[in-house]
Parts: sequence; C-alpha cells; structure tokens
Amino acid sequence: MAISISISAAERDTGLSKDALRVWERRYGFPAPMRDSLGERAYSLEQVEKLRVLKRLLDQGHRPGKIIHYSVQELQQLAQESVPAIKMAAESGAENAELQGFVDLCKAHQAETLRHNLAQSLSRMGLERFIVELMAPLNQLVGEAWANGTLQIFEEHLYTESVQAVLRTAISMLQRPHAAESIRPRILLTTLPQEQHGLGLLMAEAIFVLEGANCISLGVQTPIMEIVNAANAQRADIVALSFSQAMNPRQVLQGLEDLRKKLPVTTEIWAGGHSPVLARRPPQSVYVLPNLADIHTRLSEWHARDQK
Amino acid sequence: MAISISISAAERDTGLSKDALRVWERRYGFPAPMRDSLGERAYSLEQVEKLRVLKRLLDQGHRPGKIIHYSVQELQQLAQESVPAIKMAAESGAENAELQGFVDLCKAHQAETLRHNLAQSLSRMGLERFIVELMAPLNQLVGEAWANGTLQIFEEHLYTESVQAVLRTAISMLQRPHAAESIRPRILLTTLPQEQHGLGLLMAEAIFVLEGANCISLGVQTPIMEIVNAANAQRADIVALSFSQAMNPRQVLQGLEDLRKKLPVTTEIWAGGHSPVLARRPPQSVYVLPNLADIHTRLSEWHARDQK
DNA sequence: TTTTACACTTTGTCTAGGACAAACTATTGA
DNA sequence: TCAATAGTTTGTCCTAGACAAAGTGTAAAA
Repeated sequence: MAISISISAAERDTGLSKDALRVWERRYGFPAPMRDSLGERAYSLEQVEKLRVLKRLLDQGHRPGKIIHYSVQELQQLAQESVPAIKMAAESGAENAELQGFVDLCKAHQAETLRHNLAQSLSRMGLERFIVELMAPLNQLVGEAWANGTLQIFEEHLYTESVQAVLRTAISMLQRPHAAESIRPRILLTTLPQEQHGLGLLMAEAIFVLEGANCISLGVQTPIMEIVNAANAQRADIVALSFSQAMNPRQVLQGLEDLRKKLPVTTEIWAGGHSPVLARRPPQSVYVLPNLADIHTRLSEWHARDQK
Repeated sequence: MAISISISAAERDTGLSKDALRVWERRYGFPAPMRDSLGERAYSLEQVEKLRVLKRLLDQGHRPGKIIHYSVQELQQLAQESVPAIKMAAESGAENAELQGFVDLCKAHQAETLRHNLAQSLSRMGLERFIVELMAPLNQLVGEAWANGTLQIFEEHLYTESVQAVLRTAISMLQRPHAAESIRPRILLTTLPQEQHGLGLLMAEAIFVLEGANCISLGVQTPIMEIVNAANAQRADIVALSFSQAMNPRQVLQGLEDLRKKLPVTTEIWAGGHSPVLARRPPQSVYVLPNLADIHTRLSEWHARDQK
C-alpha cells in the first residue's frame, strides 16, 4: 500500500530522463524500483527523494558513479559542503540573519507576510540593491535549502510566486507608458526551451529597465528559431538569456552556438545565470555575465561601442 | 545545409514524446526524418511544423491514424472548423473586432501598446468583465491563431507576458495587505506537474480575489504530494486546479483521483479549464467549473454549505 | 428507436539490451 | 609544470516486441 510512482512520473519529479534512470539501474543497481503487476518500474518516494538530491549534485559537477551509493544523509552533507557561496553568507552574520528570516517565513507558509516584507525591503533598499544584495543570495539560499530537504517543494513554489509578484509590480511601475521606439539598446529577454526557471530572467529585466534599456521579455522556454524571429522583428540590439544550474551543459553550449549562427552579427548575445559551463568553458562570441552586477558595466561598454 | 533537429528537440518543440514519434514512424510512415551520420533521426522544420499542428488536433480529440497523412493546409483547415467558439465569436461583429485588434497588436509586435490597451480595457470594464468577456475569448482566439500558424510562437509568448503583467498588477492591488487568517474560503491555486500553462490559473486567482476569497497560489507544476502538503499546511478549504487543452487526459483523471484520495475529505477540489475530459467524463468527487463565470455561483454554494 | 454488452482496432508507453560520441580522468613525455 | 595521449565514464540514441486503456462498431435487449 506504500505510495510509488511510474517511470514517467519519476522523470518529471527528478529531472532525470527515463533513459538515464534505466541505465543507472542496469549499471549501478540504483535505483532498483519495485515492479507492478505489469512488470513496470514503480519508484518509492524514498528513491525519488534520493534521486532528486543526486540530480542536484550532478548539476554541481559531481559524477554519478562516485556518489550513487551514498546514503541520502551523506549526499545532503556533500551538497552543503560544495556550495561556498552559502558558507560565505553564513559568516557575514547580520545580513545572513535577514536572509534566514525570509527562508523562515517560507517554512512557516506565511505567503502574505513574506510578500509584504519583501516589498518593504524593496522600498528601503531600492530596486537595484534589493536584487543584487538580497534576491540573488536569497535565491541561492533557497535553492540550497531545497536540495537539503530543509525546504519542501511547495514552500519553494510559494517563495517563487511571492518574489515574482513583488518583482513584476516593481518592473511594471518602472516601464515607460509609451516607450519610444528609438530608445536603445533594445533588449530581448528569454530562456532556451529547456530552461523553465524565470526568476533570474525577471531580476535581469528589472536591472535592465532600471538602466534605461528598452526591454521586451518573451518569458521562458522560447524555441531557438523563435528567438531569432523575435530578435529580427524587434530589431533587438541584445538577446539576453538566463540559465539555471539545472540546465544540461551540452544544451547550453549547443543552444548558444546555434543562436549565434542564426542571429545577425549586429545582435549581441548576453548569457547570465548559474550554469557551471558558462564559467568553465565560456563560449566565444557570446558575452557571459557571471552576475547581475555586471549588467551595469556591460551596458556602459555597449553604449561606448554604439557611439563608434 | 537545411536546418534539422534531433528527436529530443522535436519532443520539446512538438510536445509529442520520443516514443510516440518513433512508433508513428514505424506504423504510419510519418514523420520519416532524415538520418545524420550516426544514424540518428534529424527532423526537418516542415515536419516539426506539421507535428505541431497534429498535436493540437489530437488535443482536440482527433485521432492520429485518421489525419496523419493530411497536408499541413488540410490540417489547418480542420483545426479551424473544429472550434465552434471561434466561429461564434466571428459572428458577433463588434466584439470580435476588438479582440482581433489585440491579436493584430501581437502580430505587429507592439508589446508596449498591447499592454497599455489591455490595461485600458481593464480600467474601463472592471476586472471581472475584463477577464470573463475579454481575456477568456481572447485566449481562445490566440490559441487558435497559433495552431493555424497565423501567429508565431514568439508572438504568443509576447501575448502571454503582456497579459500576465497586467493581471498580476491587478491582483496585487486587490490583495489585502495583511489578510486575516480567518477569512474563508482559503483557496490553494496551482496546476498538476504536467501542466505548464499559468494564464488560466492567474485569471481564476483574480476572480477568486475579487470575490473576497483568501488565495494562495503555488504557480504551475506542483507535484501531487506537495499539493497535499501545502493544502494541509495552509488548512485550505478548496484546492483549485487549472487545465489546458494540451494536457494528457489520462493524467488529468489520474491526478485528480490521486489528489482526492490523499486530501482530507473536508478539502474540496475544484477543476477548471479547457481539458476535454473534464467536460466529457467529469470525475466524481471533484467540482468541475466549465468556465470562469461559474466561480461566482460555486462560491455562493460553498458559503451556504459552510453555514451548515 | 434507444440503450447496453461485447468484440475489435487504435494508440501510447513500457520493456530490454546494444552502440557510440562526448566528457571526464589518469598517465605519459617534454 | 604543462600538454598530449590513452582509458573510463556517462547520457542518449537505436530497434523491436508487448500490452492496457481508450475509442469504434456491431448485435442483442429494452
């Protein structure tokens, strides 16, 4: 009577492909799901939980063969050790306490209060500092807490919704009622089809709008050909893309390369976010922005280039 | 030198599983992709385009074996014929002209103007009429135009982003600064993990908030166990779920059934949206709301039940 | 004529194990 | 210490068979 789920549900809930799940079972003996009356795999919730933690560690650069036989506890510890950003944050006491306060609100399911406090911090700090100094590290902390199992998935959803509400309100208040066509740079924001995390994109949009750029966001998951069509239709100067850790490195590089080939040379590509490949093997012909604060400098450079 | 894409890219861009793509090729001879130097399938853009139209028709209840050998033109015509809602709209001249105006703005890529005009209509009509009389049919029209190929994908993204911005602003202005815990019903809004369309959810949220309900949205794609956890943590009276046409009917019913089993009996499940199964084989023990206007009546009924 | 029951057909997803390139690691030689 | 080479690991693709669930059609009963 224990709850178990099919392979396609496991694929959905863990982010690991069916093929990967089957080949791991063959090679490493984990996961070794039960079989239902039809001989089909039935994964237990414990297995799914462990798979989720494994996925997170793979995204951080670990290799399955080395870590697959660790217990969930060992894996969670490994996850904690391997994120220096959090340890850093943990040391700068006061600031960290504030961040932790927001995480605690998530855990207490106080969506209203969370939203209210975020909005308050926003007014106090101003949008730019709010994003760079609060949202960015907070996102990290939340992602980390989620990987540890400290934060449940629905609590993370609650967080994402609240942040989104606050950010979107801020952006819509900043946007010009009737933006002149001529204002430049014209920036097209979106993510590749595999990437469904939209928070990074929203933060980038806010910073761009603050800097006076002309932003058009397509939301997440736009097919490459459509990004090209949109960039041409909008005569975009820059296509800005956001990547999360969870994205397949191969697809990141392949996608950027494809896009570069199909976009006019006059359109720049700016890539931001926490995909490890961007730092490790930054692709030529694409501008990589390791963090949001770089947007300011890069925009100045763009204006300088544009003058010429 | 013609552009072609891998099977996993085709899966992404069409919404058809790899397995389905392979088995169609085996059974019907379509799609019959080229093979690259490694013997792997390479789908042409034309094939992907046809597959997309096919997917849309399957979602409307057509069967692959009957329609797979039609040309793209024939399929598009079929798509147009089989949506009575649009034909109806096409007949009520004046209103239709207004809707068409919005679609035209999408086609002209005037995101700013689109957003502005939507906001204007919103102020003029009030939120409830705006959603029920404008957004709902407009969504239909846009979905239809997309299936026809009249509207490009990125134009549809532009539409979604604009609507979302307008709706979210409206909702955040309505929400109580500090909602009393005691206000009821407490409604948890989200979609099942397979469902990534969030517009319907947002429209429902707006109506609920207007009606004075206590809304907590988890955004899209929440795993079933997490919906249960969230509903318990929030002591939700109602779990409201939104479904689009594109969702697999089997998973809709299975998901609703699972959820019903795991939620406390005191928590009601309300299902809305355009999934054909909801109309054809409405599941017991779940309240089906065929359209947004029903929310009002159903809420009155809820309050009556609650009195007792 | 409409409804119910049963058989037949269609369709999507699962199964298995083999193959291979790309990414990563270790070892060698300069 | 670094660069090139050889070996290992890993994910995704391949084929082809199986089966239940959903849909369709036909015949008997109401």
